[in-house]
Order: sequence, then structure tokens, then C-alpha cells
Amino acid sequence: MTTSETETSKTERYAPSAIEPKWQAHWASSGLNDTPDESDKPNFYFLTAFPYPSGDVHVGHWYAYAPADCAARFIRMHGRNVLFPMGFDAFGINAENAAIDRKMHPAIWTEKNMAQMRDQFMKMGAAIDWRREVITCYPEYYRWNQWMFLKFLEKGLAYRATAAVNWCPRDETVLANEQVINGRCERCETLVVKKDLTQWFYRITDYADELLKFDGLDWPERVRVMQQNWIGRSEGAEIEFPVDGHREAAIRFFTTRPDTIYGATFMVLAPEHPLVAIITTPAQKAAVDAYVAKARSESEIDRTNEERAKTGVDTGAFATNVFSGQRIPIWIADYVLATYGTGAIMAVPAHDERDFAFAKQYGLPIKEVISVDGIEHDALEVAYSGSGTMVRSGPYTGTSSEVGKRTIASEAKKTGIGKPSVTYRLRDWLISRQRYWGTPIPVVYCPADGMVPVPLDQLPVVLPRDAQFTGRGGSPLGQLPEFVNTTCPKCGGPAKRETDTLDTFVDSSWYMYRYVDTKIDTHFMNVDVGKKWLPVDRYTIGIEHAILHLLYCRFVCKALRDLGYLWFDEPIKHLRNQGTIVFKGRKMSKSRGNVQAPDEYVRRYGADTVRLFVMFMGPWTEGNDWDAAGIEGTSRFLHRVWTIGVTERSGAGSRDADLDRAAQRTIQKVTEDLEAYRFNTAVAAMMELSTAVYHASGPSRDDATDALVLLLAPFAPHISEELWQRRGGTGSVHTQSWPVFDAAAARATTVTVVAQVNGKVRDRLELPVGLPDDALREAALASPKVTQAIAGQPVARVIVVKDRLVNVVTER
RNA sequence: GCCCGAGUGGCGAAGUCGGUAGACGCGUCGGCCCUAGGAGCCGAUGAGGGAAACCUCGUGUGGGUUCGAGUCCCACCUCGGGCACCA
Repeated sequence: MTTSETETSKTERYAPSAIEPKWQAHWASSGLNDTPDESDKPNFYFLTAFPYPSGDVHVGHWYAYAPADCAARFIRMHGRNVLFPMGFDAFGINAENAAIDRKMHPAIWTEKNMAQMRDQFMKMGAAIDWRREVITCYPEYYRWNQWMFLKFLEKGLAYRATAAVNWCPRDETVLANEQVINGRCERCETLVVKKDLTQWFYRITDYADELLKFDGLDWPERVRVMQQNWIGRSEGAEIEFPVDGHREAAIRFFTTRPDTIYGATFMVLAPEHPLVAIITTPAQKAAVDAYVAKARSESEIDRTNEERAKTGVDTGAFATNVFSGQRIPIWIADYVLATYGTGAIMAVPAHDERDFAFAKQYGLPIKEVISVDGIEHDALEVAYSGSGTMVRSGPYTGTSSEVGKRTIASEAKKTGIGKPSVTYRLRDWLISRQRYWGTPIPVVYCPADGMVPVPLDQLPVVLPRDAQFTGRGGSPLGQLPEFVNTTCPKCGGPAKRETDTLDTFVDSSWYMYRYVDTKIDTHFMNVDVGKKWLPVDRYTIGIEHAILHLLYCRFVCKALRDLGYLWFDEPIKHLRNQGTIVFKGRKMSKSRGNVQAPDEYVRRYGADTVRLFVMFMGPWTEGNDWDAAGIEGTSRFLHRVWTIGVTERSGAGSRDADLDRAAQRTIQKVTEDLEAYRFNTAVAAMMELSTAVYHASGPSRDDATDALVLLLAPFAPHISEELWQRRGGTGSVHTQSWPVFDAAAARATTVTVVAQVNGKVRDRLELPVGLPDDALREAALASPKVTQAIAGQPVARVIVVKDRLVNVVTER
């Protein structure tokens, strides 16, 4: 190389706008990211949640995807054949509302946004295999939603039922329980109301127990606990008490505390309980009817507000507590929920706060049956819900409450009035929606044959294009006679199609199986190819999906397994969640008008800088408040790496042991940090090394620079590729092997040992590594600063921690 | 109310099998450099005191254990997340 060329390369500035598009085009045309289904390397499926094409690309997308891309590239450099696919969760209400607002068809709006998102991924330099793109709003995809629905229907896992369901008045559709957050619509935050409607459900509750188990899964504790709380398993017993004068009408209730049964001094039914109309006495009928009507008219929020005083009405009827033999009144009250357990309770005011409050309110008897000290007390001040010894409990008096729980339940079973039982908080998944932009539910209604599934060979039921979007008056599909009117597959007579569509969470519950072969049109998945990839090795997704999506896709996996279509129990082996990125403490959204766009930063600093910055901001799992103030720091770092990287190799010269060690330590640190998704500290380590390299020369510098370029590759793919090429590397930097560190070479030869006197640092000694304790002790005691601090006091003891510290303790 | 998680400089944060608190970066202050650029380099930067050497204090609050506590234990406060009349 001539002097002038050296001069040129030395002075050429880092210009991301020149190198980034160049490499993006090159990677695309060379097929660098096209993953074969088989190669000489082991397969590895790295999944990251596909986006909703909402049209507002914001920094949160970079926060989610740049680190995921980095983690996937890291594994690729470890000699794995990494599948890193992308697609779009393209159905949904946003598109439909946009259609109403802008008079633009949801399909057009969605296509436009997908193009924008693809462009964003391209600018990011993400290593996506675009040949495998999955788009849920295309019939080739959603026909398999319909197929699964029909399979579930056949096996009784899908059913239609009338129930009090969640209704969002603004979105004009029902919602699953999981989509109601604090009584509000998960999407638009409108207050949700209850409506009695006939809707479609998936029987997720069949899998409640299995969904509680996470054996063998590497999932964050946080997510496991959230799902377990959501499923809400309670063990206890189901028992029934007969109603006086109604031979057929026993009241069945669930309790977690059978041991308190002698203290059940009254019963409470939910206002909606079917027995209410049957057992209410004529004298109480007017009051009961009024109360039921009032309860029905109230919002869920009001009804479940714990702050407000308990209310209820006496039905006038009585039941018999078959254990105590007492005749006890039956009340109705809205603090008992129709949807939990059996919608009825035995009220034990002495040992349940709510029953206690209700008994106080209406002057009902309170009878202590569990005592901490085994002695009977009168006039309880508060309910005692802990354990203790049973009192006033007939033959069980003196038994511990823990034992009593089991013996009462088995006694109830013996006498045929009950049995041990388990209840869950989890409700079945409501999957139908009264919206247009979704998968049509493939059933028809025939006057002669009733509900008839669309035969599998008639799939897909294609979503008609020409709907009217008024935003009012039910599902747009219902207003299309050419869609609604059809013939019955059974009798051939006129019939009407179902006009509801599937929840978009159905779409996303199985998309990971479609990526393996997006073209296959005979099955939802190409099983031969799927066996090479599934289950998913690693999945990254925002913590906000902890319950919704992540619970649904576990359920769908288990259901498909039981239908014989999958060979594993869990879809995702290893899960990590990024925290939420907010702006000034608030979630970013278009409706709030606080969306922070990345484009300006990408244009000004380059994609590599933005990638590095979102990873450097703080711990990824914690999320952060967006503040671009520090972006200069990561930009400067890349400028420095550039300067180092384009500098001519020194070649000859003596080695620099300190720099060699620093390089080894950095390789070790970055490797360990990336394994644990600690992107921020990995970047910090590379920054440190870059400073050391900058001031060094000789072969050690050359080697450290080579290592730095490789370490940086997953984080900043463009500059790394450019420098790799300029430094004479062969092939792409992204197909190189990850540098292996030498732990022995990383170890320092000298160490700073802290000399303390009574726990206070008095001196720092540079000493060779591995000195014996005696030598450390002598070195510390020889320090004038230590001697001064001891100030002639007798030394009581000296604590020595190898290679770390010496603490001289004086008599005090 | 219950269950998680977290409180560290002006700011984002490091550090948690107990052992140099504040790595790395932003910002600020001071200095340098040239090809004056959407460059770069060097130094300082927790608080207080001191001319300096150094000293004292310091990780939400109050106790405790320990030679030694950001880290462990107890009680509490604040913030974030989840659940919430679930029998």
C-alpha cells in the first residue's frame, strides 16, 4: 500500500449513511440471512414476537428488535444454523378503525404499514430470513385458524354458549377476560360492561392444571408467577346443604375451608343464581327482584369495588347446615360472584372478613369455630382467617384446622353431600369478535340442521373484501347478504353464515409453527421441516404479553398435541422479556400523541449507533424511559472503533501483555453478558477495550482490534462488516466464529490489595497475584498508612482475603 | 389488601456466593488539536473540610448481625408491575 493510500484510509471518516445501505443491499442479494432447513451446523430456532403493523414505528420497536437480533446473531456466531424469522400480526381492530376514520380499506392500510415496518427492519440491519414471512391476514394463513377451530369443535374444545361476557362499547365487540385490564378494554381503555350474549369459547380451562406447570422450562419467574396467579387454583370441597321445603333444591357451594363448616351461620347466593327465583318466599319476592334488577344494571367496576359497604337481601328461605344441624337463612348479595365456584357460599362470618362484614351489617349470628389457643371466645372483634384448633364443632372439636379440612371433606363425600374439589379463577377463552378485520368463524346456521361446521374441504371461508365500515351496527359481515346467505353443507337448503370473526390472539397463538414452511397448503405446518426446528429454542417478547399471548400459545400447543398434531408439550423452551420503553413515564401510543420516532436518530447517527444506544440504556429486562440525550456516547464509541479499525496493522513489534489481558477479559465479559441478555454491560466492556486499543500499538493492538470487530458484530452489524472487509477478512464477519477467550490469559499478574484498619480502607497495595496470606499480612502491616491508623493500639486479629484485602483489627 | 420487582452522583446506570461504592456513558468544568467536522484527544467531576498530605460523611428510613453491609436479617417508607369481594 502506498503512503498516500494509507493517508486516505487513516483520515476517512466513519460515514454510516454510506456503509449501511451498501451492506443491507449486499446481505439481501447474497442471501446471508436465508437460513436453510438443514446444514452442517445444528439448528436453532430464535423467535422474537412479530409486530402488529399499526403504522406508528417508534423507538420501542428498536428496543424490542435490535437486542433480539443481537442475541440471535450471537448464537449464529456460535456455530448454529439460526432460524430468525419475521412476520406480521396483521388482523385486528386498529386497521378497521383506521378504515372508518380514513375511509381506507383495512387491507390497504395494513399493506402500507407492513411495507413501512419491513423498511424499518431493513434499516436496522436485522438478520431476518424474509423468505419465511408470515402474514396472518392472508387466506393462506387464516384458513388454518379455521381448520384448528373446526378440529377443536370436533373434540369439544370449542363451544358456543350464552354467558355474561365483557363488552367494549367503543370497539363494539366482546373481549376475553385476559383483555380486560382493571375493568377497561386492553386496547382502548374504555370501561367494559357485562352483556348476556351467545359467543364462541375455547376450553382453555381443561388445561388449567397443566398450564400451572413449568417443568423443564427456562422461563422468567415473573411470568410463571403471573400465569399461576391468573389461573388461580384453589383447593377445597364442594358441599351441598338442602333447602327447607324444596326437596330438589339443594345449594351447592365451594369452600376452601371445610374445617369452618360448623361456623356457617347463613348462606349467600349470587343475585344471578338460578335458584333465587325458585326458593324466594312470596313475602321477600319484591325486595329480591328489586335487588337482582339493581345488580344487573351496575357496572362490573362498581360491583366489585371492595371499598363500598356490603349489601344484600334475605330470600326468606332456609337451608340446613347438615354438619351443625342448624337451620340457616339464605341471602342474596352481590359480593358473591356468579362466575366463580358455584355462585353460592356458606357464610362463615367468624373466619371470613367479607362474611363478617355482611353479618355485622345485617345482624346475622357470628360463631367462632377455629381458635388459635383452643379456647372458646365470645364476641369476636374481627374475622380470624388463620389456622388453629376447631371448637364448637361437634365430634371434630379439638382437631387442628389443617386436619379438619381433609376430614370434613371426606366425611361429606361419605355421606354423599359433597367431595373434595378444586376451583380455578381462569375462565374459558372467549374467541369470537363482532368485527370485520379477522378470520371468519367457519360455521353456518341452518333452520333444519342448526349449527353446521363448514366442511374442511371448503376452507378457507374467505373474508369478503367489499364491506362497509360505519363503526356502528354490529359486525360488517352481517351486512353482506352475499356473504351471509349460503347453503347448508348438510341438507343443501338455505343457511346463514356466522358473522363473527376470531380474536387476533388466535392468529398469534400458533404462528411459530408456520414459519418453518409458509408455503405448505395441505397442513398448518410442514411436520417434516417442523421436526428440524421445533419447539422454539428461544423467544423474546415484551413483558406485557406475560398472560395473554403466552398463555394462549401454551394452551393451543397442548390442545394440538392432544389432537395428535404436535409431539411436544410446550412451544417455547426458553423465554426472556424486555421491559417496556415509555416516554416521560407514560406508554407510547399514537392516541396519546407521544410516539418517539427513531428515524431522525437513524438518519443522523446511523442504525448501528441507534442499535447500540437502545442496548446501552440500561438493563433490557427492566425497560426504560426514552431519553436520547446520551446517544452521542454510543456514536463516539463507534467513531473510535472506526478509527482503530481503519488504521493500518502494525504487524511487527513486541506484545503488550496488559492489552492482551484486557482483550481476553473483554471477550469473556461480552460472552457472559450476552448469554444473560446483559447488553448494557457488554457494550460498556467494549467501550473500555476500545479506549485501551486506541492508545496501544503493535501486534497486540492488531489482535485486540480484530477481536473487537468480531465482538461488535452482533451489536453493530454494518460497521463490523465494513471493518472486517477493510482489515482483510474473508467471507462475512457474521459467519465467523465467536472469539474464544482464554481464562488463564485473562487473569492479571498483579492485583490491588486493600489494606484496612478496623474495616476502613487505609492503603492500596499493588501486589503479585497469589501471594500467601502471611505475605499479604506482612505487606499490609508494613504500610506506613496502616501503621499510622493503628496508632500503637494492640492488634487483636488480622483478616486476610487472598488477592483482595487485609483487615487489621485492633483491640477496642 | 395480597403477590412480585426496585430505591445507588446533576442524569442513564455498574457492583449483590459480604471484601476498593459509583465501571461505562451523558452532562458540566478546564485544557489541547486540526483537514473547522452532524470531528477528535487529555484531565477533573458523590458531598463537606483542608494550601496539601489527607480526613469525615455517603447506596430510601430506623434497627440488627459481622473484623467488614449497597449486598444478609427485622421493621417501615416510596415507586413500578400483577391480582383483587375468587369464598
